[in-house]
Amino acid sequence: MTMMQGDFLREMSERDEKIKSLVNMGFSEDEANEAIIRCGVDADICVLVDSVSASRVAEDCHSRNLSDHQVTDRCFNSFGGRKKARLMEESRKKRKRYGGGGQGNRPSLDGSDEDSMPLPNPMVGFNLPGYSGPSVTRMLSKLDTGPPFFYYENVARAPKGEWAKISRNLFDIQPEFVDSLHLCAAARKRGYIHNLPIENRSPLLPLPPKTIFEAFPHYKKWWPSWDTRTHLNCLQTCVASAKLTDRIQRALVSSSNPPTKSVQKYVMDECKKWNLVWVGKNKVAPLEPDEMEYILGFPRDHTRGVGKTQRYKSLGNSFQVDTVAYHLSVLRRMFPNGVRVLSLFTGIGGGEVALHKLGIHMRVVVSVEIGEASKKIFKSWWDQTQTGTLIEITDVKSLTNDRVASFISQFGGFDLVIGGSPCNNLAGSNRHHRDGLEGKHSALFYDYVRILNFVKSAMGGRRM
DNA sequence: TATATTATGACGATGCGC
DNA sequence: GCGCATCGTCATAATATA
Repeated sequence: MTMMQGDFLREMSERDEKIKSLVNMGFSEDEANEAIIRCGVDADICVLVDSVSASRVAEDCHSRNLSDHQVTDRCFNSFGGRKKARLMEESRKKRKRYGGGGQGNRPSLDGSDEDSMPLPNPMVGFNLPGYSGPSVTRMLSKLDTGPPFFYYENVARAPKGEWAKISRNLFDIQPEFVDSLHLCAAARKRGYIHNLPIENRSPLLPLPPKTIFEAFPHYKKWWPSWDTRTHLNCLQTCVASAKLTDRIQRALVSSSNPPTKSVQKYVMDECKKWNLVWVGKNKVAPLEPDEMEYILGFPRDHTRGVGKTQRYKSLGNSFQVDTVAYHLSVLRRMFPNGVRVLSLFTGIGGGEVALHKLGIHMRVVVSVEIGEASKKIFKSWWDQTQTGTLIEITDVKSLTNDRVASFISQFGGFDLVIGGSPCNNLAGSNRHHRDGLEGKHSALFYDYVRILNFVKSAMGGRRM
């Protein structure tokens, strides 16, 4: 075999390998091929994913703009349009209830939302950092744009129809679905509804590590070739036990080298389910809290000072900072003197950390958070990094409209109302009470709506 | 020793993409 | 149909703290 033939074969197998990976990620073979042509066969898998996504975003532009025109229409007939949408929704539901046929999962063309709100694939939102090309544009009605600006977040994979409901309560604005996997080393599929401009966004620098190995190069040493993960799954609130590490180690030790297919499958299933990484010979373990902080974009030791369980829980519930910061980055130019923030369900302060990292001064933050551990974490971060005014409120129910009114007159209004309401009753991991938006915890969404609407009406369109 | 905190394992369904 | 991922909850045992 000649040298050239050898190179050729090596290149072919590398190409096949990468195509296979891309196909596994949900791209078509054609898309994978085109990306490799654009970027070269040596390009990192991550770069290839970006390339495919970018070309999809560009192609999507046309069709997406169609639906944006629906939104534009509401500039001229905002109220009537919404009412019509609601009526159509009702009649559609009735059709469904009484067994009428129908195409189902297609977004309708008249601006009304169907029950199902399809998630984009790839889940890249309106655009992502690193793309120079034209992206999605959207036009919001005058009534919907700030001030105040608002930013709402929750899990993308809520039960069917729940995002349509959320959208309906937030001025029918289309959610922006993003999987943070495109920005950092772990997946995080989330929907964001906001009235921020989407042009001229800029990412936080330095860009976060985009693969497991970029984030944790030292784990390469123990990573077996048959574990082909490049990204972690969603960081959740619970982590695997030390006993599981033991069980997996025993299974590996008693198998061959490399392990049998069935052992490999067992190990990989557990690794994916529990988000385990290779920390030693035959040894997998969950991420440490500080590693989760790193992936999620928080400063090191951000959650130090509370118990480990609480750290995992509050981190699992939090924003991915780079993702949120990318969306919020447009505020920097608009508010050179800083922002007044109403922060609902603050948690460990993902939104505030994002603003801080963007260099946006927080003149005021009125923060609502009920968790003792989260409050402690957030307060200690605030005290060591911020100079603005912080007002802490425990229960969102106690933040009555009257109190909001008095804050508005005290501070002259709010520039940003931000928050992700509880996902407990929406999240797929919840076996017991996945009751949707009306569930015990997730129903607090309606307090977000109440308070946002009150702020909007109290500020009455005037600049304050 | 009484109490508080932490660790562990059992517990499926949903909805998508293919 | 099949593979896959999923900001979780509960009861109980083990361990830490006073």
